[in-house]
Amino acid sequence: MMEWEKQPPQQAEELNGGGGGGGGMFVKVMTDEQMEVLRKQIAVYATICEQLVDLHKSLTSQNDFSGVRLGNLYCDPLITSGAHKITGRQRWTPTPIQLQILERIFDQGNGTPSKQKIKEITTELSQHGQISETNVYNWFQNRRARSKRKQQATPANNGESEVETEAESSNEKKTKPDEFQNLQSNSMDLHKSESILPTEDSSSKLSG
Amino acid sequence: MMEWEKQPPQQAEELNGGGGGGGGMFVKVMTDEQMEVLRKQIAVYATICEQLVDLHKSLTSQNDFSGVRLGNLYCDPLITSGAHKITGRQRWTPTPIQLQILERIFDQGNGTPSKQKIKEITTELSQHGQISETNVYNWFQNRRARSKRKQQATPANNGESEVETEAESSNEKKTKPDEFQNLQSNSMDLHKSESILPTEDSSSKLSG
DNA sequence: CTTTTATGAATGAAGG
DNA sequence: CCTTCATTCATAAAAG
Repeated sequence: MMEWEKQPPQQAEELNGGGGGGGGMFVKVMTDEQMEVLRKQIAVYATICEQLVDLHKSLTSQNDFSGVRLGNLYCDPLITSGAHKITGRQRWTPTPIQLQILERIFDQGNGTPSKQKIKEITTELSQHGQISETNVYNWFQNRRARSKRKQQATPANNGESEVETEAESSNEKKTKPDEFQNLQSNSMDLHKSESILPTEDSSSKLSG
Repeated sequence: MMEWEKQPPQQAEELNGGGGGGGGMFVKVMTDEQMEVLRKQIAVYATICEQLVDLHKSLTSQNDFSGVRLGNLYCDPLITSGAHKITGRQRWTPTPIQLQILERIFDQGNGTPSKQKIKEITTELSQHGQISETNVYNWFQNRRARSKRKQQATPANNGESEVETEAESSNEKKTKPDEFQNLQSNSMDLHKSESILPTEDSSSKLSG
């Protein structure tokens, strides 16, 4: 039993830091050390990205990439140029920008997207890629349904214990993935990690 | 965005074991939402890095930028060392017993597994290993879809059932040449999200 | 260790 | 709105 827990010894290796308490088993919480590891990794990524972006801009000082869209992996010029309806992506895929806007709107007026609003949003998103009102409509419907399912699927709260874990009222997923779109922007603010990874200063705000 | 409270690593191990204790101290667990956010965040960084490194290599093939040398020294050491230790399990894997039960149920009521039925099945399978309703739901969905595809892929050479054109989608992806412009086109294939953040399957131990 | 496969999970779209 | 389907993505497991 517990086949899923049977991990190869390669992956089950102990961390170099000592484990922090030495529980011996994997729990769902992140210890300080794990948090630090995560933070370091993200910091590493941020550093790499900054350096590479800088280098990239230096190299491409003559070639402007602003006109190229990163998120457009499906409708890239390959298909539109010479391709002859080989595969044709039937399914709309929101670009990172569109997704960002959609999530923002979703966060604002939780649910109940008016038909008129749909039109506006569609027009707005049209500036960032091909999209239709149906897409927007479906997206909101799915988003809402998905959020609700997530709620009931993640009760994570323990029985009678009055868990005060999060005083969050909004359970819906507030994922705002910083899409790589900003890569081409000059405001390469790669320190987005602080939005999810609390530092020593920003921590302990809920402590009673 | 919610703030997390820093909690000593010693208390971390008590999270999973505890439960009904109405102590008053609450551990800081990462919810599925948070985990997903983190995972996506890092995946974004990884994607950026991958793209930029690729671009960088393409560009440096003609220009000597040895001075910069931000090619590969950064990623490996930290990532490979500390990443895998956090990763417990990323994907639910049904135990043979669970699989057997699932297949039996699938054979009985082909398709249309009601939500209520899902709960029952989940409870049933919980006796044989960790599992969640989502897992059961996905399993049935995949099972059904796969069966249907199997049939149309291998028509039991029955009667005049004409095998319609199988819209094979084997294209795109790496179709593009090494042109650096493809950097932003379809380099999304890289699966760097495996670095540290597991895909939480929202498994809870609520019973009854 | 690398590549391939099998399959769990995510998501856009359709039906009711 | 809620449920269901179809397609695609990502990853554990298997094959080499």
